[in-house]
Amino acid sequence: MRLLLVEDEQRLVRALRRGLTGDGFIVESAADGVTGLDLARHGDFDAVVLDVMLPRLSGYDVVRALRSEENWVPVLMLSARAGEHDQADGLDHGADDYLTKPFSYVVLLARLRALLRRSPQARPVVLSAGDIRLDPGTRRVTVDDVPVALTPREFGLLEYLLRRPGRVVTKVELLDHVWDAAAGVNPNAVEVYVGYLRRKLDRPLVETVRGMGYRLEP
Amino acid sequence: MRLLLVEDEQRLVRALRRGLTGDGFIVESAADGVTGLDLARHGDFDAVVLDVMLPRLSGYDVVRALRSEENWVPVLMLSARAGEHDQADGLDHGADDYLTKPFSYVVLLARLRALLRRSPQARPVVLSAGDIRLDPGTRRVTVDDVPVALTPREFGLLEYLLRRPGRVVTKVELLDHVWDAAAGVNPNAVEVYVGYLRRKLDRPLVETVRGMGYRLEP
DNA sequence: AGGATCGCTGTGAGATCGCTGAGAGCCTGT
DNA sequence: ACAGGCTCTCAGCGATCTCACAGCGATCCT
Repeated sequence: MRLLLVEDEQRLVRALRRGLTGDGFIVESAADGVTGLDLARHGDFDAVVLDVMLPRLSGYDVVRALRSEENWVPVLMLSARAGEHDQADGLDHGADDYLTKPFSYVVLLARLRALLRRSPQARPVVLSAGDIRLDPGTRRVTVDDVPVALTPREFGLLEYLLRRPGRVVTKVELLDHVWDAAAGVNPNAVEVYVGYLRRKLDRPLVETVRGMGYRLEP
Repeated sequence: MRLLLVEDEQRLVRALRRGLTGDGFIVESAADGVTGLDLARHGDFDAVVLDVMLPRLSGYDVVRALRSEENWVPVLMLSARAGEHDQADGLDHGADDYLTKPFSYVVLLARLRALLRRSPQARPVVLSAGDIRLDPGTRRVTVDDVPVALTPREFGLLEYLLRRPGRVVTKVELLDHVWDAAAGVNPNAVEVYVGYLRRKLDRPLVETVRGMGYRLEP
């Protein structure tokens, strides 16, 4: 599990990093709010442990910025302020949990686990046309609810077509987006793979537009 | 928002009911664990505030019973026990938050709001697939209730896959979240560890998706 | 009608991918 | 210092996938 630790007190960072790494977490850290926010935005973390009092940008601001960008990564705030309103403020800014320093490592760990339990796994939309269904997340394709095994290239081709239903797609466009554009592949390869797809799907789904390319019936 | 309050101290019940009702909650209450569990099962609540020390059935038992029935209603536990292990225990039994008495009403309210905000779908405390079970709290894994010894890396890999059942997980993603991405590990290491897991679990659980990565059968 | 173009498909060679056994390096505890 | 466990690399193998090629039929144009 990738964890981001935003905290400026270096001794605490070292101690937590040691403990959390030992408990199986990959720990990255930032020592100020701006760097922390930047990392949280692009770092693909499973959770963030965030100090409130930070140089450059406070923990409150970091979590509020994240939430305003629809980033729902679980956030656990840390603070030396024990006041009840500080705690309520932190939570109301969008944090999911709040711990007051000094805290026990065991409690931090248990609270992190509770947060990770609730982490949502939003599924990408399932693409479909007729009775063909393609799920980019599970990488599964079914025809009339019967699973069909596709090779990576076949899958990529079908996915590309499914994302542009009804539109005519040229072979060059397919070579660019499904194949490696730079690889200099013979356009006939597209024809070959359309043939594979037609056979596997067993449906008149991919229509040939002579002289132009292919079109998938919506 | 419908709220269930399970608490045997009647003065506290009255005070909380008054406050929460004023803040827009519909409050039902129960004075012992058995009644509380029964109400939580059938009452369709948005959240449950649950005391630990209750007549007839403890709060720990109530939350564990709910979770074992796949009831993921958000639970906030209250307890007079301030020990760090009490708190960790409560959370690891499946509670989502834990407050120690005496607590501030403002904090309770903020934590309730944070709880209601969080993703509605939680996952069980113990991750499982087929007859494989993995407990992140105790870091133990069983196959058909027989304990299996996993190394830390094997454990991390299995945990990550179990948290994304059915999803295709690429080797790069695994290197990022289970290994330390910065360490520059050869992707073949993932293949090696998948091999170890398959051998130790002795189940066709982790499926290879050629060209993409791996998928764990739910 | 006849030629030219286009797309389809069977064949097969080469490339790619994933799995595995062996073993080196490292750390930990004795 | 030594043994044992863990992590990871490496190289070889087998299976699968990709793609070029060439022949054929369909379609289009004049």
